[in-house]
Amino acid sequence: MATRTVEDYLKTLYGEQQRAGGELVAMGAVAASMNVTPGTATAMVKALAESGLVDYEPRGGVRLSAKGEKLALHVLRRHRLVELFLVQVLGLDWSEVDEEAEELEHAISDKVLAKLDELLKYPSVDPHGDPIPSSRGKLPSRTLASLVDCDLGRTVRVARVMDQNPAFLQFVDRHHLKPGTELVVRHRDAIADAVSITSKNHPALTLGTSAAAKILVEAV
Amino acid sequence: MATRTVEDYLKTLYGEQQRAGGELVAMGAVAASMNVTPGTATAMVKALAESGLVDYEPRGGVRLSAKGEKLALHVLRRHRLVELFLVQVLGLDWSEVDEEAEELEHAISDKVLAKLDELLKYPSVDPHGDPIPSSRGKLPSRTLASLVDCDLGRTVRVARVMDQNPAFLQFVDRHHLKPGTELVVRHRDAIADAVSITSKNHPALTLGTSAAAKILVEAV
DNA sequence: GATATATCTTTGATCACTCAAAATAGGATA
DNA sequence: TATCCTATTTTGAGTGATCAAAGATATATC
Repeated sequence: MATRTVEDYLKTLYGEQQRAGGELVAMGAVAASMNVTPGTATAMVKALAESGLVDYEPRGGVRLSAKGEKLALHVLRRHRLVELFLVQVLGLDWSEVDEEAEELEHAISDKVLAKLDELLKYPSVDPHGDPIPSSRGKLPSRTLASLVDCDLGRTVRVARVMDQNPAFLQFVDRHHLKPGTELVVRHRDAIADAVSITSKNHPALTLGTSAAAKILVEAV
Repeated sequence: MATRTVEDYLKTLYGEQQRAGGELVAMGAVAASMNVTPGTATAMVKALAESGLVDYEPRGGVRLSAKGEKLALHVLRRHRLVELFLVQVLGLDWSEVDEEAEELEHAISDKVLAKLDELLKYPSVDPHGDPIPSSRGKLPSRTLASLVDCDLGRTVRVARVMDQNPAFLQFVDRHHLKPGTELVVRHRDAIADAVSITSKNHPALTLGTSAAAKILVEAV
């Protein structure tokens, strides 16, 4: 069985790999993301390669093998189902569940996971709109625009928030931008680095581009 | 923060200490209970003593300190609340939850624990009738008789089952002896090493003494 | 092309936990 | 009292994960 640390590396690697868009993930990125020194990352990645979970090219970078990706998706499934459970059943705030799930994702057996899935009625996304991999390791993928690249003046619905930082999530909540909310992007100003939006029942709001880029939306 | 292993030793020590009735717990018992070699047990217990979690007398034995007992009870609380949750909310069978809780007890934060407690309506016992320590570390204690020492011919109610072995728990379930069931001990036969019981709606049943001793009952 | 810089790998060490096997202490037995 | 047996402790070693710091390698800059 994969150790807790191994599961964490694989999950992180999966995330970095998305960000890297098919390219090899640099060791520096792994080290930074795992909060370890570069030497530690190199050592661990070599061990993962030894177990056939990743392909590693010295001084090139690392990429998940099919086997590693499968395991990563399984961890991700546990993480996201747990998050949804914590919000929907236990009533925790969505800003705190990522941290909690970080622990629980390693302690949940397949049996408990299946029961959780059943209790939650086989959901496809977690409270942040992140897709939940199926038990067979398939990740339902939607193509979503963000507030910085969706159409202006058209009503869209928030579908996903790409940042687990509690402060950011609380901000999103406070300004009624949680997944499910409908809104319209009124205009963008490249010079001011800002995006202005409006929605029913709530005051207009202007966000900086980097924050706006984390709010993904779908057509309604 | 106490490591996972430390939590397991403390929990085990708490159990052995009950069994030992106030006496020092022998290192052999610790090793056997933790499934490690005697040398490992000695090394760990010395480390626990170093952290002030136990009092250790070389070649004498070990006992939890106040600090150690408090932590042990906190682990026990997590374990038992999780067990109840798994049975009542997720619908797992009572014979399999001990094993599951063994993992989860180390992954549950105080925040989640409090929510769990609330969801379960502040229960005082787990599915096996084991008392759940309060958040302040108080263990509600009842004095219970067992099927081998309760009154004959009087109706009693099953209150606790003192064995987490899945096969035993399934047996108990199959013969309708779960906590809450009412029954009458008809007679005991020291020579045959047997205890015979009857209950409403179910056939009479005879148990060996060692099995009967694990079923604790209270007056109704 | 030579050098500087950022990134990566290696090396040597440590920590927590574990085992196997040798050494030791105490109580029981003769 | 001397010996034996059993429980316990010690010793030496290994694993998984980590760090600090030294060494190596590309890549960018001049």
